[in-house]
Amino acid sequence: MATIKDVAKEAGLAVATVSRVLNNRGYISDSTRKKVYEAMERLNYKPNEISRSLFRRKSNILGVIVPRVSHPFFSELVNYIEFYAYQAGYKVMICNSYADSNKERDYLELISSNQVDGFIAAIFTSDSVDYIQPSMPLITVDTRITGVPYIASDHYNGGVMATNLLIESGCKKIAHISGELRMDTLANNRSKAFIDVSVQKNIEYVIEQSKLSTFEEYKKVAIKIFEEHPDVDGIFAGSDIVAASVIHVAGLYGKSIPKDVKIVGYDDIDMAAMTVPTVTTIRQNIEKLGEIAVKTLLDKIEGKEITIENVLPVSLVERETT
Amino acid sequence: MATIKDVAKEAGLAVATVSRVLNNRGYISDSTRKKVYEAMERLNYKPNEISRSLFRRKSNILGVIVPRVSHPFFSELVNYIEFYAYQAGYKVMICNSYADSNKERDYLELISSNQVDGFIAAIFTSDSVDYIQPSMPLITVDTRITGVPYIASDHYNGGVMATNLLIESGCKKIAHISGELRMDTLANNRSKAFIDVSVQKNIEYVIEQSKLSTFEEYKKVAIKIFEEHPDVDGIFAGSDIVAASVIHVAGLYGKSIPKDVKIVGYDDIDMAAMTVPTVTTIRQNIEKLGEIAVKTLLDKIEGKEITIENVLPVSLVERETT
DNA sequence: GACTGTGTGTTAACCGGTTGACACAATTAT
DNA sequence: ATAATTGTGTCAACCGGTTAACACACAGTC
Repeated sequence: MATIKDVAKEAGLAVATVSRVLNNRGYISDSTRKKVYEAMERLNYKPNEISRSLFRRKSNILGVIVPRVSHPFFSELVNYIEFYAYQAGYKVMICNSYADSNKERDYLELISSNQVDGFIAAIFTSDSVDYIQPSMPLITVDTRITGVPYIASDHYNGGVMATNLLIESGCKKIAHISGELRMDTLANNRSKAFIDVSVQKNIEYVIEQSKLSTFEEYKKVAIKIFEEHPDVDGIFAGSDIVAASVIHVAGLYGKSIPKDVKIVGYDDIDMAAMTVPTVTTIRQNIEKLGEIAVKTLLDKIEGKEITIENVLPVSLVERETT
Repeated sequence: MATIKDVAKEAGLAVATVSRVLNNRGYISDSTRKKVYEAMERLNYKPNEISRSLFRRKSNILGVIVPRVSHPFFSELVNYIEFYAYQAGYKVMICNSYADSNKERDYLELISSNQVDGFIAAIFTSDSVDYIQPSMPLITVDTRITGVPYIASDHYNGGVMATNLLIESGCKKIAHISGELRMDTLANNRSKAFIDVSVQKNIEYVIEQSKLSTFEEYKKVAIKIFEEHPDVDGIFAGSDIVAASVIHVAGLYGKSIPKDVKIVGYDDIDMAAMTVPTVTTIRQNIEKLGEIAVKTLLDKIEGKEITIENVLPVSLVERETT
């Protein structure tokens, strides 16, 4: 690997001059600028970014922590985060936490060890929450920690829209498959809304909890509902994947969708349009979520003033399950 | 941020001693080891990894280049890559290339600039292929470049199994929705196999190409087949997502699955089990792919002998579309 | 002729670690 | 008593860049 010294020698110039060219500072004549570029070309020189990072105390790497990237919602989020980070000259490092607090901690410490300039983090175990301080260059997704900026969709409103749609479509008894309600995540606001609207409109309802899991596990939860509450005629699924599992289970019980049972999903991941029937769902603007997450984090890193709460609107996408 | 000097001062020891403790070398008494750890604790010291990287000429970061992480196959691959990389003490940086050669190049140059120790890269534009040299710490997925190690599923065999299944199930005219065949990727071997088997068994067949795209685009391709070849009774979809689009389009044309038309997908991503009907597919062992990719890359980085060709078996997963 | 702006070189310090060489002391083994 | 082992310190060099300070040369301006 050629170093800046090699380039200086090759170009017949001083190291400082080469560095000036590289960093566009001070006075440089066109002729020496050209000499430097030609020498770099000949030696195939690329500045050692590690060394630059050391000096600048900045790696230009952003970290992203998600439960797992293979989950469609998170993979899309990560996708957009990389997109916007790249535009701003940052790379992105990923972490599947698997909700393991040790792994979350391990990655969060990359901030202290200067490997990353900041984190965008989705879902935290309480251990990690304790570790996080408002001064850290970090923003969360769907998690509210005092003093730490976050981004989230307007899940409460999403829950309201979903529940209202079921009720307005004539459902008499509605069910909701939620996430783990003991976790204090903003995503659970959709479940709060479900309850609030149900109570307010005086409609019979049931809730089943399920942690972030697999399709087969979700099916079990759906089966439980169909077994214990055969009269349920509307289901607000906590995610589109859950909705897909409900579609399957409804088939098992010979229920026709949307005639016998109506279903509303959540997220509007690509898959929502791929099932048969296609799922009516609450759309999160994942691209915008990613964009704002990156922008807010970079602002925080640069010490700018930032808004702590970033709540994005959701929208109803009506398809065939209602 | 505390530095190693601060720790040394706090512990009343020399910097070299602290460094010895940190790196487990030379003789260290239990008492000083303890002093160092306590001082680190008090100062909340984390060694600056950038600095270590500089000295060691090693960042312990692996890069992954995929067309886009939001694609289910790649998100699962990335998921497992991160899993195995973490176990080996490496972090992973991601790149969505969007098949843009400039972006691919940009990331590949992180190797020269020492930001990453190596790359696992899926799909390359020809520009990138020209840039790559066998000496680079890089392995490809589904792409064969002379001298560069690669991993891939046994796509030819996958194509054989899929095609045979359709034929053995009684299909008289089969269609295949392939990727871009002008690209010389190993994934296209499934299409070669489709043709070979069709010719060999003397069965009528058609092929439609489609680049890596969206569900809606795939539907158009499927529609083209149903319009131009209404007598097709078996379809080998190039991926599970394509299979899902075929299911939709079959519905549009009033064809019953698997009675009127049988479908075989490819990949066995989670979604294959979520559609109605569930899709029979050729399963790629994505976890193994990720594991071997990481292992091979690390071996290459460490200068060990490695096998250039890593072809993993695929398997047939029969579900409801056949 | 003094002043200002432009262009380049030299030198040294710094970012935050790691390492080898060497010195010296205290134990322990032979 | 001597040698070997263990434990720690000092010092300097190094990884590959960046930067500030200062010196010097040359051009153009007033």
